[in-house]
Amino acid sequence: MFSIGELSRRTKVKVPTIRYYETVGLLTAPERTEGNQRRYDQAGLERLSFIKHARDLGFSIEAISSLIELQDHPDRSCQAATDIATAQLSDVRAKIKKLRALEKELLRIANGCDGDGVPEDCYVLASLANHDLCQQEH
Amino acid sequence: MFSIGELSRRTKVKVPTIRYYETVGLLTAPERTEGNQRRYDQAGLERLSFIKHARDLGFSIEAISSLIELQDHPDRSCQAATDIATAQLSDVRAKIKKLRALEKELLRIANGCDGDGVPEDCYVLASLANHDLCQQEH
DNA sequence: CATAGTATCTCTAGCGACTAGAGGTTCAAG
DNA sequence: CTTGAACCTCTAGTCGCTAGAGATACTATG
Repeated sequence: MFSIGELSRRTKVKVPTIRYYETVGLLTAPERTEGNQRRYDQAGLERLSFIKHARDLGFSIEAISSLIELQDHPDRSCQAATDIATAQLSDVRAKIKKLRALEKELLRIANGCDGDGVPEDCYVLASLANHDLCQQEH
Repeated sequence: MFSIGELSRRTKVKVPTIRYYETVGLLTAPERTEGNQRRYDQAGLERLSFIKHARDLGFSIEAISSLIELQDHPDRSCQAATDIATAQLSDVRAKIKKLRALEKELLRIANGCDGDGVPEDCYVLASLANHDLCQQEH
């Protein structure tokens, strides 16, 4: 049995964030001491580690809730969990695609202007003002 | 002179968002009709187009404010604008890098489990529970 | 056993960048 | 002149936390 601070140290999740996860139902309320302080056990540690890992991978709180529900109900198929992970993968890929386009465009914009001259001639500002100068969609 | 709805249609920025930009100082308050409705001119359209384009490229409201200030004060050097664009480029690149690592990991996780079996054996859930299974940092 | 200092508690408010809704007014077409 | 769409302001909600206030509890040392 350990305190919220200890749990925070072990999982690298900040204390207020742990309490936040409890309020939104991601973590079940743990036992309390006489003095009303939270005391966690191994199960609590494992669940928070799971959440942390999933958050690091960009899963939403909602998606994580679904995954936890699947953990807690082993009678349901694994397909649902795979679906969630696959959806997350598509999401990540879509973001990458969009960012790569932005990267190209920003590179062009940032390099077009060598930093000399006054803003009225600045390529950065001109490019932002006029979408037609862009080389691709975004 | 045209209404906020017309401006919205032309720029593809939603009406409440336009009003929001005004409250946070990105757009200067336009003229009003007798009946208190906003009326925009060409200058307003151009400024909003600039903002829209910059937002699409991921610039923050704050960064856009700085860029607009540079537009309005042509006596300042273009270097500042280039710096902002370059910072945005670094930001985008950092995000891409992180997402690519996530993509790899998610691909591994999502493919590890073929969807058969119950959650207690599910590779998705096992991978999320145990960070040690991961192939790289994230 | 007293005290000091850290950790914890709850509660509320704030962040960015909008979005949604209520309840009321104005505009433009017929 | 009436209808209905578009507009107005205001407040509150979204997501995933983060920060702060003010009060209480735990723990280590004298």
